[in-house]
Amino acid sequence: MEQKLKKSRQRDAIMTFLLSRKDHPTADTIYENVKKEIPNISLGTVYRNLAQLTERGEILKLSFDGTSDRYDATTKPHYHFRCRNCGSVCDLDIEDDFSDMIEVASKKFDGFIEGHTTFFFGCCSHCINGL
Amino acid sequence: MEQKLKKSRQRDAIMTFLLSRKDHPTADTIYENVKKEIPNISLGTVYRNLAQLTERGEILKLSFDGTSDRYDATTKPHYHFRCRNCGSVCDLDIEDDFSDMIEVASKKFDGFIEGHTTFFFGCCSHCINGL
DNA sequence: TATATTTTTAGGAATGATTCCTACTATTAA
DNA sequence: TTAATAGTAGGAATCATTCCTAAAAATATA
Repeated sequence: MEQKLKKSRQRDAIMTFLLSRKDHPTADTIYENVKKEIPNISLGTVYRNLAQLTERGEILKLSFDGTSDRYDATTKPHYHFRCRNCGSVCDLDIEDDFSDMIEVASKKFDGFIEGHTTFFFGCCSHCINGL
Repeated sequence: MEQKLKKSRQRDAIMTFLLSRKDHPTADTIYENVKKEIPNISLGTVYRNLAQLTERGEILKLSFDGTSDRYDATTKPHYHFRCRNCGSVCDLDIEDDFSDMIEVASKKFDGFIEGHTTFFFGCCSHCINGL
């Protein structure tokens, strides 16, 4: 089912760029940056490769309400925070994996709960200081 | 700041329809159904009214990754489940409000965390039985 | 009640993110 | 060293949603 990928300069550049950033850029930001190295790369190529990498579990796709999806090269499960003021996204350093939520949620539910998606929101320190 | 709304047949019909459903329909589903009563209502009107009602806290807007937003006439805080197989969404009967997550998340974070968005996913009982 | 003011509407155009299409190119296999 | 396959650029298409505008409805006012 899962066939091996042919190597591609485009995919490598996307992955390298993503690994260099901690702010979980959008497809468009990735596109704009990778373009510096591969000027005629297309946005479709960026999306296709991000989808491929996501499917293989090599990166994570983060969906926040309304806004563009963001991509994260750190695949170890962790939680995210999004600033309501500036829209920035960052990782949270949380030990707890909140896995008991699933048990609690499953109690009075007759389907099967696999997992949950959680993200935190508020105001980042940068915005608190700047305003 | 918050001025009173003029009454409108369209908004009333949208609210009435939403109150009649427990499956948190999308704007398009609402549109298709309200059209039975008001044949020339426009989709823009549905969106505008849903946005207005959401802003006033009379309904909730639910955003799941990728898919269309859904609307919920039950404003009391509660959690949602989305079936990965059929895409259906339903309420979960959970006592716990998981408010301690915010404290845990705030510990090593230097911004201000207001809240979190959480939804559960898995396979609904209907799909488990049907497959 | 008649009229002025303000909101709301229908209908459709515009937007933004993302996906899809196609002929061409790079990579791997034989 | 050519055949087979996957990947690409570029742009069109899609989908959800928002925006625009002149006309209609609801409320306020005379």
